[in-house]
Amino acid sequence: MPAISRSQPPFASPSNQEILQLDNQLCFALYSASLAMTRLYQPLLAQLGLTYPQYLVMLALWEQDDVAVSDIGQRLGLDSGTLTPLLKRLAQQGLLSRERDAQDERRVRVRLSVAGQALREQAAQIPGCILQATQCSLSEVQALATQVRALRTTIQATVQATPPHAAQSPQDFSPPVH
Amino acid sequence: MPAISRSQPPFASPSNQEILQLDNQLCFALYSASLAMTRLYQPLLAQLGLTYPQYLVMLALWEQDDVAVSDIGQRLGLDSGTLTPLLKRLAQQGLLSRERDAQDERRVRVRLSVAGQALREQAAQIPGCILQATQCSLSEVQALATQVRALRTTIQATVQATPPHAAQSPQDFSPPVH
DNA sequence: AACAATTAAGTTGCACGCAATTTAATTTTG
DNA sequence: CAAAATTAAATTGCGTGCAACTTAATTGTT
Repeated sequence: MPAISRSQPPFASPSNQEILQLDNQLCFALYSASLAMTRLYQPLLAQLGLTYPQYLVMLALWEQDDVAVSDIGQRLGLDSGTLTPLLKRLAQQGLLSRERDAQDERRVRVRLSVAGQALREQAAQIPGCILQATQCSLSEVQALATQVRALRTTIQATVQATPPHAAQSPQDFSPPVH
Repeated sequence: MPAISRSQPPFASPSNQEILQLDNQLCFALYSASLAMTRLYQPLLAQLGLTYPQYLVMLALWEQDDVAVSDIGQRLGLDSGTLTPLLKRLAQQGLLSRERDAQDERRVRVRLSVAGQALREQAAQIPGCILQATQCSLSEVQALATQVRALRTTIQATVQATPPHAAQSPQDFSPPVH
């Protein structure tokens, strides 16, 4: 060991102290921002009788109606364990119908009711309210959304490549070798 | 109404179509990115016997030990309804102790056990693994985290200003008048 | 000192997320 | 064509988040 050692390299790498600090974690920034968003939407969505995840499902259906449960799952990144009971609640409220696909009896087709379609008009007010609360311009918000989406895409690729049971060494998130 | 009207202003404002599209929602970007992050952490944390929210609590405690439940709640933005059972599970695993504060019997002081402190060494591996999965440089990740934190702070101010029951007009997220 | 207001945790109930499993239908393969 | 593999939903169980409420302790008012 040299008698004189620099504890910091020229471009300081994070110390052991810093590396686990809560406010240095991108994951926590996303986690707490997402929860804060949910709390922000909550009073607006309560007027429509929707929870936040239900609102996301409705957004997906307003964009493309008459789809299978798995299509919604693909779009939102959720599985049937989450969606089946959620869709049952929306059906109970009369916003949509769930019916087995005649072509493929494994599938359940989800279709908006008239009431479900009509709810779109009221929901159209919401994005403006939310934008106002961010104190940001539309372009700022869109730029941030683009970055966050890109991150999600990258992360999802890694998660797909390392499914829970197929993990030889769960530490290892190095890029897959082809 | 003028005989000739431009449907698009010079800087196009979003159409009714666009405004509710799932992929234009910052909230959904944050929501799905946060869930994807959780799935990314999950196999790493399973080795430590922790869930993702439990990991966040441990991060907070590694930074500042011997705090009240409400201090952790403040730090993470969670309430006692979430934290009390979570902390009981961590206590059951022997990672921390929960004890009434002698000075103020309303408070419960949370203190890491030796095992809880020791777990920090293993956790120190995790941020590196995650960074790798993002395919980003440290500075890119930090820049994004800074933006997302700033957004959360702004949103939280609005949510605080409009608590669920004190809402006169829940639509209205205009800045408070002083 | 006495009483009201506030604060800190805990509890209950409900709605997610998701792993793990089950059931049923379809596709693939020998 | 029949068995095996795959796929789509549903189900079960557990751990969050959080609103609403309860309990107990402290603080503040008069």
